[in-house]
Amino acid sequence: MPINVTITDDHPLAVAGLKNMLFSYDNIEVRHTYSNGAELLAGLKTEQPDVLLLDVQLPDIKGDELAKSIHTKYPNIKILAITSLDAPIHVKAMLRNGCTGYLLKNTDVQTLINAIEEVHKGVEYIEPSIKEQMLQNLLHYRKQPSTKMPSLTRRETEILHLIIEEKTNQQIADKLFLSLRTIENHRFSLFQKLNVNNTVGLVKVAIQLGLIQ
Amino acid sequence: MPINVTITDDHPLAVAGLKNMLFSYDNIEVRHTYSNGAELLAGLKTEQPDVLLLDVQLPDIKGDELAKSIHTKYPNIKILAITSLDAPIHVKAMLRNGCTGYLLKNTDVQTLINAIEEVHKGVEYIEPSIKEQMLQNLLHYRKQPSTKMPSLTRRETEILHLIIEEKTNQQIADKLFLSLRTIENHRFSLFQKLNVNNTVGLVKVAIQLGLIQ
DNA sequence: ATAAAAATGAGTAGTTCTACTTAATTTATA
DNA sequence: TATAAATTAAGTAGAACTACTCATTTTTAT
Repeated sequence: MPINVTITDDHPLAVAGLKNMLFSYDNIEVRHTYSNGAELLAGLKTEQPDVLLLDVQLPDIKGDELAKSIHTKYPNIKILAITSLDAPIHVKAMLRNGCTGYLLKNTDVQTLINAIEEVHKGVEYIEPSIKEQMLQNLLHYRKQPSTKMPSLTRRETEILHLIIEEKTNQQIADKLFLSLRTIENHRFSLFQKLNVNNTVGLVKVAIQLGLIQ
Repeated sequence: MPINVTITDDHPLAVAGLKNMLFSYDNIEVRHTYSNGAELLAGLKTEQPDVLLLDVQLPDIKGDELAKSIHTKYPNIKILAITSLDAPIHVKAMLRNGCTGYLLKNTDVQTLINAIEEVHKGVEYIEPSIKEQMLQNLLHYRKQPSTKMPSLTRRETEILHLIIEEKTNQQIADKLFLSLRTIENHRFSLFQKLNVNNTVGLVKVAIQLGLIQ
């Protein structure tokens, strides 16, 4: 029995391309194609595929929301996200929302077939080039060139660490045996040095500095 | 001319182990060993190695600080961090501070030799098992089991996004044409649902949800 | 030894956030 | 079409943060 596949993509060319790539493989059968989220949801009511090739950027419903609701309603459908987006945030968001795989649109036939088969078996499949890029991002990503990132003093670094531990200024002051005003001042100069205007910005810079996560 | 290597580790056993592993290789020569940061810094004043095997956890100076100051003072020394810590945060912190490689202490001889030679050439070397684990963490890390992660409503998700864009409640209210109090209430229920007690916690959860970074 | 940088902290004052409770109105969903 | 869930929003009040400026004391580096 071939793997029953449904394709959902708002670009007719992409649908045609995918369908064509899969046409000559007997063990994969593309039974339905849809061009937006609403159509897909309607179609799923009558027939559910084994594997759903789902474009992350559909016109009506956001990819992650769609994946989530499908995964909730039809947990047996394996969702293979297929997209031109390669940013880690999207990969993460899709995986969290029930996708089993993540492919790029410009993938080759063999990778596509392979991914469908793996995902059908329930094995996570993420395109290797995406994995490699995520790792590079993770290791080397910086908001600004490192030369522009102002260096923090020991105390500032220490206080920044405590801030991202969700401690209040008062708690930090108590812990370091310093005045509340001192901490407030350090926090303020952190804002200035790092060019942010509230603690949220501070946490985000801390991520980039590798202090967190 | 063999690669001149210096080892710094506070565990005599670790030093002995590393030295022993490298002993039979003619193209690597361990000339000095130190057991803490101060000793190392003193020793570097008289002789600088090609490659420094640096334990991340020394008793006196934190690994990242030490790496940074050595990399600044002696940019020609290639630093190979060697540690039992495998958390991504440490890998990132060390790389940012001038390390060229990252190895685990329980590494095998061939990997160690290989890493030293690569790093000596200026090529970044990160133990493959660490890379794989970082990727898994990146993709699947959750503070709590996913079943326990409460699902946010559409509005809550939207407001969380705006919060991590460093917007104040008032700015969010203006943007969504809602009352300030409404935003405050949503923010508060985000705290409760996500079990945090301030905005910093919110940003950190947002990271885990894949909304940021 | 001395200049520069870092650390400490007060003054002043406004803004923003946090911690709940209660409740009316929509919107989804069984 | 009930019932639940979501959205909206007010009340009350206190805690925490933000935005500066200025000044003293330590450290650090030359």
